[in-house]
Amino acid sequence: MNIFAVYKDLVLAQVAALVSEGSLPDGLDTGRLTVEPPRDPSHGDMATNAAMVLAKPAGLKPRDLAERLAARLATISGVTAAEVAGPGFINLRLSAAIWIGCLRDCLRAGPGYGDSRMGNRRKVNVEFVSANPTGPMHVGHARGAVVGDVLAALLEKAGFRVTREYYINDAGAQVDALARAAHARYLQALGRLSDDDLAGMLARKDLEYGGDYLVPVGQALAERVEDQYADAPEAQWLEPVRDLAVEMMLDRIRDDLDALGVRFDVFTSERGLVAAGRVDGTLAWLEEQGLIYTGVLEPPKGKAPEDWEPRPQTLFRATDYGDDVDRPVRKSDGSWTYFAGDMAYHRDKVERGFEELINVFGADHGGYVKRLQAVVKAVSDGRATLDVKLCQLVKLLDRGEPVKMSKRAGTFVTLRDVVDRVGKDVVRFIMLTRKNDASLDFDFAKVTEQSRDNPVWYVQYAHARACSVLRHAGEVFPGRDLSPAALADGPLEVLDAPEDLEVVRVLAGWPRLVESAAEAHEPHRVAYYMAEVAGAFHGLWTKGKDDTELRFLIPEDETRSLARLALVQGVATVIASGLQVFGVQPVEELR
RNA sequence: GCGCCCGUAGCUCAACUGGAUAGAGCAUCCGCCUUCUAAGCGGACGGCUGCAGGUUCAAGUCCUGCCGGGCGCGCCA
Repeated sequence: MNIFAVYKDLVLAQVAALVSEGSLPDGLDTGRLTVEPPRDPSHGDMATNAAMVLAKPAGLKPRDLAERLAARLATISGVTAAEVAGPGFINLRLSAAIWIGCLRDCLRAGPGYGDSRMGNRRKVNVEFVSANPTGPMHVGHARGAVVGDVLAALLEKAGFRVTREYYINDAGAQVDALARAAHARYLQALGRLSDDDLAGMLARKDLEYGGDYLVPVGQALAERVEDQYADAPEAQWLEPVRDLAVEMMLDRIRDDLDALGVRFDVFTSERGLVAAGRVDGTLAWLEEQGLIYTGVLEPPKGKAPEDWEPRPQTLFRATDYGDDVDRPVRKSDGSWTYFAGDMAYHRDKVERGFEELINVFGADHGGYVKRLQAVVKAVSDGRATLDVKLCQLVKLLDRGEPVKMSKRAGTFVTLRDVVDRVGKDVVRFIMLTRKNDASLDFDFAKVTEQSRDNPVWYVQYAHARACSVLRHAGEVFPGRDLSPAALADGPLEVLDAPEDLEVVRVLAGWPRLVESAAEAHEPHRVAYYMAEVAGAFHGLWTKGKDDTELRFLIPEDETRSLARLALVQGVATVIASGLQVFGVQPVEELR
C-alpha cells in the first residue's frame, strides 16, 4: 500500500468536499495534484501542491485556498498538523501510528511489500537483448539484458502482466556471413583448410567472423555430414549450415543469459515471420491503408554520400507518424529489409493484445526509434505506445585502467567472462547503478571491493548487518518468537525516537518508489533507493554506539528491543524486496 | 547539414515526469571503536545546474537559439 497514494485520495476527497459546499467550482482538473514527501524533512511528512494547482482555474489566491483546504485536511484521521507554507504548499504531519502501521504492513507482507495494483493487470511487452545470433554476447548486451529483465520484474511488482521477448535476427546478410565462417571452420575440422588459410581469409575479409567460438560448430558439422559439404557449392550448404550455426549460437546465448539469471517468455524468429508470410501480410495491410508507395528519397544533407544516386524504392510513410523520412522496406534484390521484418514483428505484438510496448536497445540504435514508433502507431491505429530505452556504453575498467579489448588479440571480454569473474549478482546490481542513457563504468576491482563506494556491497552489508542483529537477538531473548509476523504484532508504538521513525519513514516509501519507478520505466531508481535504506540503517546503527538508548538490543528492555527488531526486520525485508526485483540474492552474512 | 541522447560540486553521479534553501559518494580537512559487524558513522569544505532568452504562482526539469560531447542518418542488423 502506497501511503502517499492513500493520502492523495484523502486530499482529493477534501477538494471534492470544497466543491460540494460551493467553495470551489466543479470540474477542476486535479491531474497535476500531487502528495509527496517534501525535500526538506522539516516541512513535515507529506506536502501537497493542491492549492497551487487549483487556485488559478478556481479564481482564488493560492494561499487563501490553501488555508481553507488545510483546515479540512487537519481533520483527517492520522493528520496531526496541516500547515500552509511558501507559495501555497500544504504540509502535513502524520502521527507516528501511521508510520508504525506501514512498518507492520511491511513485516506482514515480507518481500512482497511494495507490490502494487497500479498496473491493473495490463499487458506489457518488454523486448530486450535481441542480440544477433552471430557470436557470444559482450558486456554491452549484459546491460541491456539486466535493464530489460529488471524493468520487467519491476512492472510485474507494480501489477502489470509482463512478457519478456527476444527477437532473433536470423534473416539477412549477417547470418549468411556466419554460415560462411562456420563452413570454413567445418573445412578446418575436416583438415581441408589450414590455420594459415583461415587467417588469410579473415585478413582479406573473405570471412567476417573469425572467433574461436565457431570451432565447435565446424566440428559438429563435420560429425554430422562428414565431407558432404566440403566440395559442394555454397547454394547447397548455406542454408543447413546457417541453421545449425544459428541454433548453436542461440544455445550459447541462452546459456549465457541463464548464467546472468535472465529468462525469456517468447523468442521470435525473423526468418520465421518471413516464412509464415507475416511480413507479406503486414506490407499488404499497410498498402491497403495507403501507407506504402514507391518513391525516391532525398540524400542526407551535408553528409555527401559518394555513391549516392536517386533510385525508386518501396517506402513506408513513416513521416505520417512523426518520423523524419519515409523508410525503405525492400532491398533492390526484392527481399525485405530488416525494417520490414521489424514492422511485422511489432504488428504481431500488437495483435497479441499488447498496447504497451517497451524495447531495450543499445544507444547505437537511437536512429531507429522514431520509425518503430511510427510503425506501432500505424498498426495499432494509435492505441499502442512504444517506449524505447537506449542503453549507453559500459566501460570496462580494472583499478581505474581501461580493459583493452580486441577481437583479434583474443582479449575480448564476453558477458560470460564478466559473470564468471564477479558473479551474476554483482553484474546485475552494478548495471542498474546508472540511468540507462548514461554511460557506466564497470571496474572489476571496485565492484568486488568491500567499501562504502561500492553500492552492491554497501546494500548487502546493511542486509547482513540486519540479519546479524536478528541472529544475535535469538541469543539475548531465547525462546522469544522473533518471526516477522510476531514482531509486527508487538507494541511498536514504543518506537518514538525521531531516529527510529526516520528509518521507518524511509521504509514506508518503498511502495511509492516501486510505483513511480515502474511508471517512469526507470529501474535504476531502485538501486538508489536501496542505498538510501542502507545509509539510514547504517546511520542508526552507529548512533547506537554513542547512545545506548538507541541500540537495537537492550537486554533489560525487552519491549523496546522487540520493537527495534521489528524495525531491523523491516530494513532487511525492504532490501530483500528490492533485491528480489533486481534478481539478486540478499546476503545474510559477510565472510 | 538533419534527428535523438547528454551537459549539475575538483571527480563519478542523484534529484520522486514542474515544487520550497539542487542532494549523495569519492577526494581534502576535523571528529567517533572496552558495547549489536568501524568493511561503518557524524561534521566541514565545495554550485550562476554549459550560455542567452521565453513559458508561470513555481524551471536542473518544459519551449526557442547558440556552445560543447556521444550516437545515428537510402537496399547492415
